[in-house]
Amino acid sequence: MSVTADPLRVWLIEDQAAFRRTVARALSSSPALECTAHFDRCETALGEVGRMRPSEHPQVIVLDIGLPGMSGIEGIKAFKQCLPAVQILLFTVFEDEDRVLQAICAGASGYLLKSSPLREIIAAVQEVASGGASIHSHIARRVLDLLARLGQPTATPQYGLTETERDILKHLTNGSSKKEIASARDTSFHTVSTHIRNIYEKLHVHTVSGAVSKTLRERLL
Amino acid sequence: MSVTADPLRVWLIEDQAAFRRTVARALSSSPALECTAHFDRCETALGEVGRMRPSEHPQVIVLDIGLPGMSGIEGIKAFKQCLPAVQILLFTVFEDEDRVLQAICAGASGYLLKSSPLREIIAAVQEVASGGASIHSHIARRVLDLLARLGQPTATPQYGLTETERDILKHLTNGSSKKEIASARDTSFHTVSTHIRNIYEKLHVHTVSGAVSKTLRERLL
DNA sequence: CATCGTCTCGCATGATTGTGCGATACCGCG
DNA sequence: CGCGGTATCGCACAATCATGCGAGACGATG
Repeated sequence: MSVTADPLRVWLIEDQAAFRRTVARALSSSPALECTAHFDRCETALGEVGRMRPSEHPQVIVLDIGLPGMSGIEGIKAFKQCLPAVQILLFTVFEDEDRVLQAICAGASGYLLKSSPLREIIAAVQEVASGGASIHSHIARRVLDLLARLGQPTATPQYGLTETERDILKHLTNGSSKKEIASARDTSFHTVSTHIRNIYEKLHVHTVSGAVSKTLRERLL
Repeated sequence: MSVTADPLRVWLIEDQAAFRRTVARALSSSPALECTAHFDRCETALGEVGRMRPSEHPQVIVLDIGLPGMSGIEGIKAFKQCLPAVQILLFTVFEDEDRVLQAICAGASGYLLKSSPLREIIAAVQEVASGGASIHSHIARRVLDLLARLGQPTATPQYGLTETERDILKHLTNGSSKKEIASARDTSFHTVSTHIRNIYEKLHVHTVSGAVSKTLRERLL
């Protein structure tokens, strides 16, 4: 690879101004990269895309997943639409696995911890630009598990859900209320309530909609 | 984490005898690992599983993907069946992406190049045992792309849903409450309530779970 | 037999929903 | 200029839900 190649054009979208400037400077400090613009929200960046020549379009976008206004997930889809060749790197804090998974399904090519050392961030941008992916190993694992489940419809018990819990979950995904479930299973309302409570804990959600959503998205039943 | 914890029991399955012994020795050289057995083919290893106490079962299997007899892919399925908790690391040469993808769909948790330094192999085993995954970035990228393709559905039936309604539905499928949606959209709680009410009518449901379920099942978004 | 996980049931309270019944305002269209 | 569709906002009340706390019964497992 030539050392005189044009540097990669990178955009950074991150709402915390101080942090954004730090990272932008770090990116540009690498001779192989140039942070040609940075924004505090997707909307601004998307508006800018239309105003510039294609030769100025970014090749990589580093995108905070937790932005005000348009979410990172929607942002990915929007960018992918107007810049089909762009590579998108997520920028996020730890413990946000579900959103990261959704983002990956939306087309992100990598995942970066905000707490990463700057040199790792630079390395990740280059990795992604060269056709690789940059993912934290625990996220990678969840991606693999998800894929394994999609690849093999074989019902694998997930999240340690009990038979009873799965049955109740099934009712929930049909839109039933606790009361209806109790009568369908011929048990007490309180019992159903307890089971749902345990389901919430195992699935890390705290609403019916969250449980239903996770169940259907991850093919838990 | 204790330094006196029992070492991880690792099996190695690889048909090239010299290389197998080298790697086995390297694995056991780490105090955290112990290569308790190594085989030249899956069949032998599978037979051994039945003959031993569960406490001697391996926690991680490092498996060559290109084996004589039973293929690595079949091997993964067989091991996963008789040792549900086992973690499987693929061991392979470069340029074998398609088979690696198949293997991942079969349940492998990681991927290792035979040309990797021994210290990386040890690290990968530990990574996988602790719930992570170990994947080369180019494989990771193909996995991500595959997932993105699966995640992107097709043209869909609508129910005459408005743009606003679809947006609110999206929030609902993320498990958000009305209050959260209102603040995310920067509007009144009552407005959100009204929209949801209209969504219910259009989708013929009367609970959040019903709406979420219908949305995800029929790929409404 | 002691412990653990599961299923069962209960109560109480505050938060959230579902729904009926309004109202104002903007916009496109005939 | 009316009219329909959409988006906005409001109130009120019953139903439902989320969650903390507690507890008895049963089977499996060590």
